[in-house]
Amino acid sequence: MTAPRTRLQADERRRSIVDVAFELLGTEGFEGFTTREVAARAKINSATLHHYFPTKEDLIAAVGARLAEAFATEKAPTRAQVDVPPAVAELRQEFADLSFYMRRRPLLPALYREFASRARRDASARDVLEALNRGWQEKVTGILERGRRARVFRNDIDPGATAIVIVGALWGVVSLFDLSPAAFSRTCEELEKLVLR
Amino acid sequence: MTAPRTRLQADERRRSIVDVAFELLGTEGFEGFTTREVAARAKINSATLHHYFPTKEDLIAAVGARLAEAFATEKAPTRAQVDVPPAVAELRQEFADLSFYMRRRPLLPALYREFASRARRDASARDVLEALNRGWQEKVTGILERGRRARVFRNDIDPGATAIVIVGALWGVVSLFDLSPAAFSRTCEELEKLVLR
Amino acid sequence: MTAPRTRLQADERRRSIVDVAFELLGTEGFEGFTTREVAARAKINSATLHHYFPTKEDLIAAVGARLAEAFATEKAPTRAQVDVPPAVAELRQEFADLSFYMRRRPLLPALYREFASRARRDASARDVLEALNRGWQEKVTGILERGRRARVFRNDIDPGATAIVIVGALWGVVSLFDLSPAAFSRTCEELEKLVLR
Amino acid sequence: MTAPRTRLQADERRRSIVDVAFELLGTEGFEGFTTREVAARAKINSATLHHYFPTKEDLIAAVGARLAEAFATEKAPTRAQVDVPPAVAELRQEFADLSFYMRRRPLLPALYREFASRARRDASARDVLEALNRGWQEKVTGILERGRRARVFRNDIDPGATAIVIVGALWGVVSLFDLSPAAFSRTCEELEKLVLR
DNA sequence: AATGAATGAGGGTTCATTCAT
DNA sequence: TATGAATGAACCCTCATTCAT
Repeated sequence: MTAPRTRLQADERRRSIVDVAFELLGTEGFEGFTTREVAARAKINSATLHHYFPTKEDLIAAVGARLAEAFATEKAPTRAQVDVPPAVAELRQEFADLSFYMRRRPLLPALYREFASRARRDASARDVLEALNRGWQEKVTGILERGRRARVFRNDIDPGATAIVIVGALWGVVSLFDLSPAAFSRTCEELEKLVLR
Repeated sequence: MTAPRTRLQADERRRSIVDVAFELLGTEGFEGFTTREVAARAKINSATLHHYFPTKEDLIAAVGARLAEAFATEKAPTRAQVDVPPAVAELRQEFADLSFYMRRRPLLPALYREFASRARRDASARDVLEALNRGWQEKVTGILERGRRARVFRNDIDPGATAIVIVGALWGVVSLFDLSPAAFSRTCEELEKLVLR
Repeated sequence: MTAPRTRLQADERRRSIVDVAFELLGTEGFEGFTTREVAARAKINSATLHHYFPTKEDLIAAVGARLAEAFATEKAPTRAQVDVPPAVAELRQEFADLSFYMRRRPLLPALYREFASRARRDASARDVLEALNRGWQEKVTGILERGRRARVFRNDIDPGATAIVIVGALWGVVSLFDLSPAAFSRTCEELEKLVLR
Repeated sequence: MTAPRTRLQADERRRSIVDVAFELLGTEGFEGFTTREVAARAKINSATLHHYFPTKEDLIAAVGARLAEAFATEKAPTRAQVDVPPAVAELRQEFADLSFYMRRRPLLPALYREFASRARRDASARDVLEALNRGWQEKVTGILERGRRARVFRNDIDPGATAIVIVGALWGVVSLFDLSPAAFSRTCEELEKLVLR
């Protein structure tokens, strides 16, 4: 509207608010997530927050978008895997990412869980969640298809169904159990058996 | 004056309150779970509710206990499975139970999810959840061990780790995807491949 | 109504309730004085309490009566005072009583204070207080008159007005200051000067 | 919607809230002192009150501060006293002030009484009360010392102890008896005898 | 753009009291 | 006599949101 510089400042402000909201929602869940607390932690007036995000729902939607962004950009550091077919490497990277989230970015699974819980009641949360799910599932499906084509994976797997199993298992394990890295590794090895020839 | 004083046996009244709370917490989550609404739906005064459950936490704990009870007693109707080894039948019963919950008793997975979300912040929710998790995992581990001993399942599976995969996968699938019965069946078939020789 | 034995038991029960109420009102004041807490400490049901004292006011009135009784019966142990005229001995006994209440029965001044505070708003508390005040004042007036007649006290004092000063001073000191026994003694000595020739 | 939003300067609003609270606490005591009633009398929403005084304790503390201020600033109109030594005039002013409070500003003694009652249980009330007590006692001690030095008061009085007697007596009289102005005057005359040569 | 003031609608909890047994 | 069940009214406090400046 006004000068581009102002525009940018506004974006920065928005971003910093979402940062705070992201953290708060991840740690406190929807139960303890209040606009007042977000404003307080962002060191702004509560009315200012509503200036940027007219309703609480708007802020939640922004956190959802940020969550998708975070899952898309934050990945476990890629380790060169020698003598391993590309599809297997990709699958292992998938496992490594989950392990990375669990240990280094626990906010991401926590938020995932919160949105999954809310999705039943809130259409916008459902949208966020479905986009994430679909993206993840399609990615794994792709890996499985390529691996099968390259004759690295078993021929009799149904890539779509198996992707659901793998994604579901990864998520279920993260969601339900508090596994040590070693135990998580063992779990991933079992999953690998599902697809390897 | 407004509502005629209904005088019930204490146990009946407690039970009916927990019924209502169970339903409300399952549909609305902790976000929309208020003692006032529970009282209103149970058609009692809000003070009467506090007569039975002095604090909200007490009521939540009672819902948690009821959830454990529900998972223990509500099962998919057992279908006679001809020509199928016992371990496989047990495993399939496990799948059938999940399918049953998804379609007939969606409140149970929903509550599971709510407690899982709260477990990070609330010790008593954590207790409820851990008991459920452990029970489920041990049951599946038992099935896998028996199946391996009976040479129905592969010899190289690690029952503990595989149980985690199966439980995790079942939960993850229920938790993340809104699968049709057919799609869920296909998922279960893939899981079976994991253990069958 | 029924057998005298039952009657007696009922009186005992009433007495034990008042005991508890006396203590609670003295320590918590009217602010924290609830029938529930009285019932709980008396280890009876809250409805039972209302059976004996239909309203909270009734219970408070009973505490007031007990307070008057306590002031009438509980006194500092009398010490033989040699070579001291009777009027002076009586006055000193008055001082000793106050000192006794402060140190051994702090509940009594505390309750006095509570009723004094409530008297402005509650007629029955006012009655309790006025009876106490009048009794105290008249007693001191009597002492002063006897002392003057015996030519032990100054002739120019106005017994009624001086009694008010003495009673007021004793009460004010107890009420406002947290004096040591020694400091209280010094205060009493000053008061004596007011009347001694 | 109901009440037109009156927008005031923060200080004005705070002051008017404390005014109302001062009056209510003085007339109703801590028993009948509710934030809702304060808000209602101040014609503001109950939430607005909490905007200015986050907790009830905060409001009570503000009333305490106001009480101290009132005792410091509100005095009986000074009457020129001819042919009277300064110390005696000061002492009489002290009496006149009390008489003034009793008749014109009964809220002040009432609040004093309330805080005195609460002081036993609440540290912040204790602070308020102790500051008032100390101030009053020191003032009277000063008067007595000056009067003694000026050989207007008896030489054998202990200024500290006598100040306690005088302050105690004044307070006790105000606190316990509902004296007519004439009776109060007589009482003060007796007190004067205590110190005059 | 930013904020302090203001509020309606609740939220969990407590209280004195009533009533049927 | 004694009590558990039940309640209306109230209490302190919080929340998301609006509005004037």
